[in-house]
Amino acid sequence: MGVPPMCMTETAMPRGAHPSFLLSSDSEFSPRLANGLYSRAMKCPFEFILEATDPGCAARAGRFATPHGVVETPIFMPVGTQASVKALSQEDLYALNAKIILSNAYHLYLRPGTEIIEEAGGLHRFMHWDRPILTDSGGFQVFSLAQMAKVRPEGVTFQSHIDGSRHVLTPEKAMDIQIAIGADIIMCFDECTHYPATYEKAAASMRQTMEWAARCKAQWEAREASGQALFGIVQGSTFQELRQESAERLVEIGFPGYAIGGVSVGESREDMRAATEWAAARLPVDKPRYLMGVGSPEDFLDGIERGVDMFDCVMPTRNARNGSLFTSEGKLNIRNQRFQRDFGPLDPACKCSVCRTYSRAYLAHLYRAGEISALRLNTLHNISFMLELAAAAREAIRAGRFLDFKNTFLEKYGA
RNA sequence: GGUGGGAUGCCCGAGUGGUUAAUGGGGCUGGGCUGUAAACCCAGUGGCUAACGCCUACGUUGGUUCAAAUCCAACUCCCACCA
Repeated sequence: MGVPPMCMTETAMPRGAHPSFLLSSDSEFSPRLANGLYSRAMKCPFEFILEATDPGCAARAGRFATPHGVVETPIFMPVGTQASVKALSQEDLYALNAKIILSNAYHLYLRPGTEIIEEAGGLHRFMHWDRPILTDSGGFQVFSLAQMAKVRPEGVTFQSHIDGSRHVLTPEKAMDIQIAIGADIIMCFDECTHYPATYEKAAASMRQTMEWAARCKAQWEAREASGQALFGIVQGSTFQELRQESAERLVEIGFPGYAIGGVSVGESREDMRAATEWAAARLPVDKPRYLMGVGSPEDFLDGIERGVDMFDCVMPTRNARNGSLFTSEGKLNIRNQRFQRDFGPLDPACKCSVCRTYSRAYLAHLYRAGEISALRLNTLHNISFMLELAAAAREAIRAGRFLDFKNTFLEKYGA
């Protein structure tokens, strides 16, 4: 029996149902672009297949297909806000075997502008990256650039952080921009609720995001953009009822995938885990879940344990540029004096090209000297670290021993 | 040889009588960074002390003054220009 096409199965499975019909033994997954099962086949190639669940926790492994290829989950997605993963080239990303990257509609809309990307033939061609891309809508910028934005039910009025010019971003416009950019996965325009928030504020913010989600879906359908999967975003801050309500309302609207937003904004690790759990429990098992902005290696594993499939975070890239590097034995800061005469590898347990080639002493020197190569080498390593961690997690889930794997990792990592 | 300018904490460099252990940079030491306005931000950086505090510091020596990095004199060294 074939896997039901995504377009026809947007309603959630009954809670508690075992997703056995979603388990596939096919080792080769095909997007089935033209197999007749799809009434709107060419517009609807996005498909998620759940392939394994861990017996000890909610962790799951699977894969999703997009117009630009297949991605195995759980996955870490490097962030390339301005159509560039900072310090790396796309050749570097291919060499790292990154499968999907993030970009940001708000930033690309302001610069270089949507028209230039369209003229280039879409973002993939513009940046020479032919694997999947996910774009964030600009919702996070409402949060991070709050002092330059005014939020109204209709949308958000922004002042550009680049030149101060005024712009209006609505759910409809956020869809139009992302559709024009041509990402494989596009995100609803949401409001990332500030932390801490009172119940009332969190509720109002979440409900506005839900109304916007319905408008995003309508615009996405009106534009017949289903070749690009649209993900809804759960909000609700640190409140169980709100997280649950948000997830349920999104499922009612129906999306090809669901994100959990409004986490990693200053709350405790406990609160982040709880918010993830509350939301994930109300999301359909046969759709991918994406925990936005997460995270550190330990938060990444926490999310996987709770049934999350996709993650993005600036931490590996930003920290790399600031000298903070992940290793199997914990984070280290290559600026520290003790590395100046340490001629061993950055992480003896790491197989990345940087660890195989350069010493800590050399990396420490490059960083102190302000050499641009320090940024690139550090970033290569940190991204490699996260991608390898994801690969190891997938393997552990398929072997049914995710919690063992996580505990072993954390014991050595020291988190 | 003459004239003028200058010597400040690891380095550069403010400060021209009194909250000055001494502004700012850099360097150095450490910390932070979670849908990227971030190759960024924060803190510390004379000695002793847990702290109150004490001591030592603005080329050297001496002087004026209640009080000197700041005023005066001599000396040492450096720089610029002129011979």
